[in-house]
Amino acid sequence: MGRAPCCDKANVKRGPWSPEEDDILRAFVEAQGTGGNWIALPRKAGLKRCGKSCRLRWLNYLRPDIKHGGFTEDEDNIIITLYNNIGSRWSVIASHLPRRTDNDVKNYWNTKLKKKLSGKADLKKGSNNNGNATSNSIIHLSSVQFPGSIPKVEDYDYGISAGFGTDASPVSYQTGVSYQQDFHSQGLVSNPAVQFPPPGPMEVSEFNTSGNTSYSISSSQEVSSLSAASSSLALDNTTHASWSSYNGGRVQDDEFLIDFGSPYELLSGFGFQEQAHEAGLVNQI
DNA sequence: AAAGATGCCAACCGCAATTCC
DNA sequence: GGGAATTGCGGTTGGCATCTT
Repeated sequence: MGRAPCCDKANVKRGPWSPEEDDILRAFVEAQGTGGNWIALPRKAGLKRCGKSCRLRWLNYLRPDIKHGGFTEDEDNIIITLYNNIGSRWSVIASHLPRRTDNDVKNYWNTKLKKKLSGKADLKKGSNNNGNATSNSIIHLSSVQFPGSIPKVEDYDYGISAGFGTDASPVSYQTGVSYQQDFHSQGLVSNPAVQFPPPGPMEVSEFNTSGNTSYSISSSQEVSSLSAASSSLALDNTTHASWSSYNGGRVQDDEFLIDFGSPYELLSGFGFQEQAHEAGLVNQI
């Protein structure tokens, strides 16, 4: 037997709220507060609504400090970065956007941002966040079948190294290897000056897969706050990759296409291959 | 002008977490 | 400690508005 419903559905009104109901709820909450009990509130206020419905209406619509619509570019960037880092934790994401509700952020993501991002995936050439083409942003890859599951990664001491395996071999990753943000069609770009994440303890917040064609790796020094550096690498539909980083109030996004040309260059493209060789991991790749 | 498709968003649903007794 | 009640959250849906054919 399941749990009892929160209210008698036969005797409560459902569907859109009328202005009169809004007035009653607003007046009651402003005068008396919720009393810490939403379930009892509609009865006290004289509303024929479920307590959950009242709570939702207040939190998402009637609260006086709510801003609807008109998301700014900065808000877009924050949502995208956080989504890449922590996934669909809308309440957490909304907490970084003053006066926004989780429902609003969720709706905005589902109706606008998701499409905006998938539109970018159709780009024929990579570009940086200024919209300029980046000549070294094509990554060659072929004969690679992404595995259906990736082991959960918890904590690392220094950076991460990750690769995408063939159908027959597992994804490999290891600790203690810094990697470079530079990528190049011809292989590893030797640029020790450009390393990300920066040296130092890092917490890997997410390492997840959605289906078997979309992967992301995120690392962050302080997952629940934007006060520190965070970054994420995402592969979308195996043809589009994006690198998103946030550091000191500045969001930077890079994106590029994957060209299925020759095997495993994705690794070298991210500066992984040589280090994997050195670490004796090449067979796993 | 009408019909169908698509976009948008408020609201609902069900489950997990938390609090209360 | 355990069960019930309540809250919080994310996924999904329903219906209206707008766009396209």
